[in-house]
Amino acid sequence: MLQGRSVAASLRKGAPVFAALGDETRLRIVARLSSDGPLSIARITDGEAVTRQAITKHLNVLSSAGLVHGVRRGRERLWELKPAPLDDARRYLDLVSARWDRALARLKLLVED
Amino acid sequence: MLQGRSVAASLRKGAPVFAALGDETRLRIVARLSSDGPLSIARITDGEAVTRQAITKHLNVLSSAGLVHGVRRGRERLWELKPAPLDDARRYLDLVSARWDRALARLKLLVED
DNA sequence: CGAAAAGGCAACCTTTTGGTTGCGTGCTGG
DNA sequence: CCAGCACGCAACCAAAAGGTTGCCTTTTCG
Repeated sequence: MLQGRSVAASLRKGAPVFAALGDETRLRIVARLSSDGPLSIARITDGEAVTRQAITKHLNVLSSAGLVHGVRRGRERLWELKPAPLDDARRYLDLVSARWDRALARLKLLVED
Repeated sequence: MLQGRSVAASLRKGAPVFAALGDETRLRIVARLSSDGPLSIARITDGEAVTRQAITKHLNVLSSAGLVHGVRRGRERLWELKPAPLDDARRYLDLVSARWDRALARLKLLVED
């Protein structure tokens, strides 16, 4: 089971992933990539209110968090999701909410004597 | 199935939650609250490197995201997790990674002719 | 070939964020 | 009852984040 060191590891690895997801525009990009597959910067940009350069920055943030990766193809660059870190984030949330559920259960037991 | 409007709603509701989790200190606070139950600000502070006021700010951020809520008890204030938004975040990740898995599957099918 | 499409790079600006220090207030326990 | 603990409020600060504009390079295609 996940205990001790691995929780600490989850924390350091998890924070950048959550931070990357903590922006509406980036969350929307992730959603579009997840439903429409690999997209070029230009295609991601139209549909958004901000500049292409802003989108590029967001993609770089997502990339640094390991959530996404882009590959040059001719004159354009296609970006696609990398699913692994998403799973990590989900696992972290599972871990926390499981522990919280147990804590609640203990508390309930205590209160009910 | 989750489609259209509900995805958009997930995005607007999800971003603040992820943003709140996107900080190592706050993630650590959430972890401690999930394993140790309700804690006072003072108790949260020792074990962390920063000031009590910094911790207070972090708690307010977590509170604004609906992740946590504090209740005054005598001269101290106890903070505890509110599990619901965590579930929302987890559901969002489930949604995205499920869609991504399907997209990958479609792509694979296409490539393998 | 040459215009237009796609994008990289860099400078710059404003707002937010994470943190601090200083001081005031309320509760409590010996 | 009063010393001290736990906390709130406010001002302030440096760095990071989100965004823009301007310009240059590479690639495509009629």
